[in-house]
Amino acid sequence: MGNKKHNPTESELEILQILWNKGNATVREVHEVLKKVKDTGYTTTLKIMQIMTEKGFLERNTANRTHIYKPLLSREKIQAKFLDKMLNGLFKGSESRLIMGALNQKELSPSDIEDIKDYLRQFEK
Amino acid sequence: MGNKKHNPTESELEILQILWNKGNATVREVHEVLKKVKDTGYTTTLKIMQIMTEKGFLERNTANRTHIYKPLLSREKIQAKFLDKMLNGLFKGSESRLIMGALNQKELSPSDIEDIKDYLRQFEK
DNA sequence: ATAGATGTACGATAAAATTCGTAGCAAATA
DNA sequence: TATTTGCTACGAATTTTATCGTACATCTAT
Repeated sequence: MGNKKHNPTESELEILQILWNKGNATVREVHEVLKKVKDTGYTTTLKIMQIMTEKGFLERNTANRTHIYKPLLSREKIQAKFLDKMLNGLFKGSESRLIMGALNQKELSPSDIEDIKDYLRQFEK
Repeated sequence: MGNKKHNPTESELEILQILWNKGNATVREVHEVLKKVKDTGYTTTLKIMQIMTEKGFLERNTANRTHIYKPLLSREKIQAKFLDKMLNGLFKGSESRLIMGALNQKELSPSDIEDIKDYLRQFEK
């Protein structure tokens, strides 16, 4: 079973994110979310999800007429891969800049800030 | 001048990174760096850089036989785009997890940590 | 001058990704 | 039961990326 290879494409990533949020879903459900943000046809979404299944990115239950898909790639693994790419490519050698960029983009709650400060302490020794 | 559209692909991003580091460079110079990490031919690199120029990602000086390329996309803009994608997609609603992931991947110097802590203070209260 | 290196241009091909129409079936409903 | 609706399968066309070979021009030594 040759999988292993490629990472998800942009379109596949969008679908994965929907599936991660829902846990599992039908093509229709995914497509309903997707089309709000992207002008695309139902069969396109279907096809991509079928291909993702072939690639081993998704698994589906075909017991019923309406198939139910669920992600086989974990959000955490993919997150880590992206993070790695950013740190070793785009942000190479400036982790703190990445972090500050992230801090800047979103409003952090006080508890987020506390979490991060706690977390930082472990690096201080 | 139809540009505006697509973002750089993976391969294009690799080339951009080299150009960002060098400021500007010839195809040969880019290719020398690239081939250390990727098995690819000279004319492939050439072609991609030519296409990037068409797309408006690069600019080149053709005054001399050996053209000199320089990036038109700023590293910062692209960084911001990626960051945005991560925060609004992959890491949606968990900025602090992204930050912790980043903290975890690389060893931070004490001064990095101080910088971040200073930076955090502005968000308090 | 001739040969070899080094450059760009360009076309062709291959390999992915994306998109969608249409067929055929099953289920719901009028 | 007949019709409409909702699914999947599949094939095909398109578009985008990635690779390279080859032609041709220009340098650089011999």
